[in-house]
Amino acid sequence: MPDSAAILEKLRKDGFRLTQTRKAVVGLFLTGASDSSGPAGPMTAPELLLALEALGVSVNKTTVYREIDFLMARKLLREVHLGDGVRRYEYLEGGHHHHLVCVECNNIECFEMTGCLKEFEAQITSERNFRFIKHSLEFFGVCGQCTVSSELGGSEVKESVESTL
Amino acid sequence: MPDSAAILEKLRKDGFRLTQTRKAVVGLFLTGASDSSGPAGPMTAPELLLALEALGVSVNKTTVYREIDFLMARKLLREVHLGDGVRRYEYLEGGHHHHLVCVECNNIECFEMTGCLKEFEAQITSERNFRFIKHSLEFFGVCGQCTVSSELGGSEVKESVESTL
DNA sequence: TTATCTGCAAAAATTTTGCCGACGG
DNA sequence: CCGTCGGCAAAATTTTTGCAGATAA
Repeated sequence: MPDSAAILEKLRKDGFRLTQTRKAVVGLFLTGASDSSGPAGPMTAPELLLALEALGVSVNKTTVYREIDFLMARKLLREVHLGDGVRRYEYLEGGHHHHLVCVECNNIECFEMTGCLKEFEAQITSERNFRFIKHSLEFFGVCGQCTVSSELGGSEVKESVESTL
Repeated sequence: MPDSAAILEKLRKDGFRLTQTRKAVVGLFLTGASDSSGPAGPMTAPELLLALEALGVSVNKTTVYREIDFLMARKLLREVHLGDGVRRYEYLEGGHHHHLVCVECNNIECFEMTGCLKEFEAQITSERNFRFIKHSLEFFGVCGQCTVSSELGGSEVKESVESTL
């Protein structure tokens, strides 16, 4: 996990301002709410707005969208799609990873997977000259925790993330 | 490619109505605009509305959303995310496939890929009891056609699909 | 000082809901 | 005839834009 300060410093060197909002947003995406509470995973724009308010940083929704655009343009964030058609964003951790989404508790874990996708891409590239830029891969299912809970008392069925089979 | 008629017949047997709109929507998702023109790939709700109008079927946007919901509930459609945060839908061809998206010409190809993902899922399941329900995998890049065009005169740069690295 | 950033208001785009009338089977 | 379906209007969400004022460096 890179340092939030390092990222901010780089931005400052590139001539951008280190406003309260920007520092808070970078902090939230890097480490979750620094005073605990908040989520560290992918967030929607409205969620980010709430997280900022919870942190005591009062901002306008317009600013939130603009800050997301700004960080996306600097490739510090990436958009994540978790099957429900809602745009989420997360810190693009230098590298590349995928998600394991529990459709019961909505917990999201990140992991890496290199081998077979690269091989596939190499094959398609040589076959038909397709230049790969990026890919997205997300898995959906029920985590061990939730499986156990539902085997016990499990009555409350949570909203399940639809689509993207 | 299953027959549009077979799907409609199944719906009718299950007690649903075969309205003009429904027939047209199923037709569009299965074969693209039957009189050529239209796209056969994933469509957004507004795009579906336009396609229907182009086909001479005049419908309200509400109806389009409801018809998509209906077909999603019957698992005839699935939601597709192509990295731009827009919800698209496509016919769930009995089976499962992935997409190869050209960010230049926006052409979308479908393909299957079984092996390595299944292996990965089996491994995670045995390691931590995660029950996999589904996954989504999309590749983004520049197709052979577009690479050639841009090597020649290529001046017009098209909007590129952002995010989801 | 000055370019970056912010808030506000307004609009655009997407999606959902309720109600009543229309229509398929 | 009955229950499904469709249209219309209105609202809720999410996202974008213009402009004028505030601020970091």
